[in-house]
Amino acid sequence: MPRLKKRQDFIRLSKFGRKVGMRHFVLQVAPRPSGDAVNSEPRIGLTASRRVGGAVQRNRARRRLCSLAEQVINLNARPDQDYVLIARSEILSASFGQLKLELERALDKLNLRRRASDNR
RNA sequence: UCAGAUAGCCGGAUGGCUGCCUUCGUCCAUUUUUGUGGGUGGGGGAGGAAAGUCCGGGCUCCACGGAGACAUGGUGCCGGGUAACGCCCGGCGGGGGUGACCCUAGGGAAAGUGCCACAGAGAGUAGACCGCCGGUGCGCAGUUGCCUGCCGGCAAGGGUGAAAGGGUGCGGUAAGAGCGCACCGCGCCGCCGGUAACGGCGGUGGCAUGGUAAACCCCACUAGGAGCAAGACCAAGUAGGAGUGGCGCGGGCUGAUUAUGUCGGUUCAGGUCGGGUUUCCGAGGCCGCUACUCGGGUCGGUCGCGCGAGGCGCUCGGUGACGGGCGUCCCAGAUGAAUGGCCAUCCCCCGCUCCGGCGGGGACAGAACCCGGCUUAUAGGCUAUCUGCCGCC
RNA sequence: CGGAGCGUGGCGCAGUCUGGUUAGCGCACUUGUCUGGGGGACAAGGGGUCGGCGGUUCGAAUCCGCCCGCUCCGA
Repeated sequence: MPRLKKRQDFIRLSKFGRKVGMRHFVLQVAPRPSGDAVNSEPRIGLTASRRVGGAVQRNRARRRLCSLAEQVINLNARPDQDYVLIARSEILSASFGQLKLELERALDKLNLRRRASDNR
C-alpha cells in the first residue's frame, strides 16, 4: 500500500479533491494525476494534527487510521484514486468495528466502492 | 493497630492470528560487481521521566601563534566524589518539628558608592515631639504644692516605623546613661579539638560595627563562538554570471636544470589618459590566476548513526557519593518518520447486584546525535529501617 | 529537533534593564450636556490576579528560580 508523503500531494487533495466528514475522521479523495505511475493499488495519506492531542494521541490516531486503510480501502475501494484520512479527536474513544463501518459508509457516499466489474 | 519519617524499587502479566521498521541467513530473477526486485526463515524493536531544554560534557565546524590580560556572564560555608557541573555525598552554622527527621543562593557591609518611600523629633557624622530632672523668673495657693516662661542636663518611659545606635536584672544618680557589676550577645587575644568550615574553654574590651550585595561593587574560582537542520560525500541540474581587493602581463637570444616547466641575465617592441628633458612614474582597460561577497540551482541519496564516562551479577575498599577487580551480555535506529490492529485468560480500580455475576476502565506520557544531572507530570502498588503527643487492642 | 522573542483593563501598546516605593496612554464602554433626532464634540466615571507558583526584600509588574501559553527563525 503506497503512501502519500509529499506536502504537494496533500495540498492537491485538499484543494481539488472531494471531501466527506464523518464523526471520527474526514476522508478526501481525488483521481491520481496522469503523470504519476499507475499502480494497481490505491495510495493513502494520513494526517493527525495537534488538535487531536499530544504526541501519544496523535501517534495512536495515525496508527489506527493506517490499520483502517489497510483493511478497508486497500480491499474495497477503487485503486485508481488517492485517499487522505484526517483524524479527529473522537477517534481515540471509538471501537475499531465502528470505525470500519463508518469508513465503508464514507466510501459509499462518494460512490467509490470497487464494483464487481473491477473485482476480477 | 493507627498516624508519620526516610531510602529504594515496579510502572499490568501470558498466549494466539495478522501487519510495520531494522538486522542476519537462504532461494529465485536481473546485473560486469556493488546493487535492485520478489519469496522464505531466525533475532531485536520506547521511558522513568523518552518531556521541559535549566546546567555540564563528548562529537563537528568556525575563529585563534603559545600564554596572559580586559570586558561580560556564571558559581559562592567546609571537605570529598566525578570526564565535568549550578549535580551528588559527608560534615558545619542557622531555622522548624514531641520525635524519626526536614528546610536552608549560607563569602565580604570597620575597601568604597548608592538606597531605606509614607509616618516620625530623629533613618546613619543620630535625634529631642510628649516626657523626666536641676536651676531660675512671674502668677496662684500659702510652704514636701500647682500653672506658665527661660537656661541647662537626660534618653528610662510614651508615640512613629520593617528597622530608633546591644538585651535582662541589680546598683548608682537630681534624673539618667556600660557609669559600675552579674548573665547573655558582640569584638579582640590565647590555649585545646578538628584536614577545614567550625566548636569548646579562659582572659580581655566596654558597645564601637543598623539593614540591603537575587543594588553597583570587592575577593576567589571558572567560561572563545555556534550547533547533527553541526559537518562530509555522491548523483542530478541551473548559471557558467556580477562586484571588490591582490598578484602577473608580449616576442627574441643566452645560461642553470632530466624536463614541454621554472629561475637568472640581456635585448627589442607596445595601444588610452596625466606628469616628466630622457630612463621612467601614476591611473584606467583587457586577459589570466587567486581570495571574499552577492546572485543562481538542488532540496534526492549515502555517511555522521550507536561497543558506550554501556548494562547485569559477584567481590574488595570507603560512613557515603563513588572507585578497583573478575565474570558475562550486545540491547531501538525511524526520516510525511516503524514499535500497530483484533481476540482470549488472569491482575487491579469503579459502578450495579437476585451475591451466581454483569458493565465500564488501566496514571503520566512516545526515542530522533549520544551521555551525566536538575526540574516538572505521574493511577496504583511493593520492600526495608526508624519515630510517636493524643487514640485503640 | 535546535535557537530566539513576547505575555499589563474588551483591543492595541508604554512602564520592567542601567535605576525597586504613583500601574499610565489611545480606541472601545457607561452617564450627563449641546441637537427636534442621529452622528459628532465636550465633561465626568467605571473597569487590570501586571500569564501562574515560589523565593530575596520593610516593600516585587519590575530582581532570582521553576512552570504555562503564544509567535518567529534555522538544511
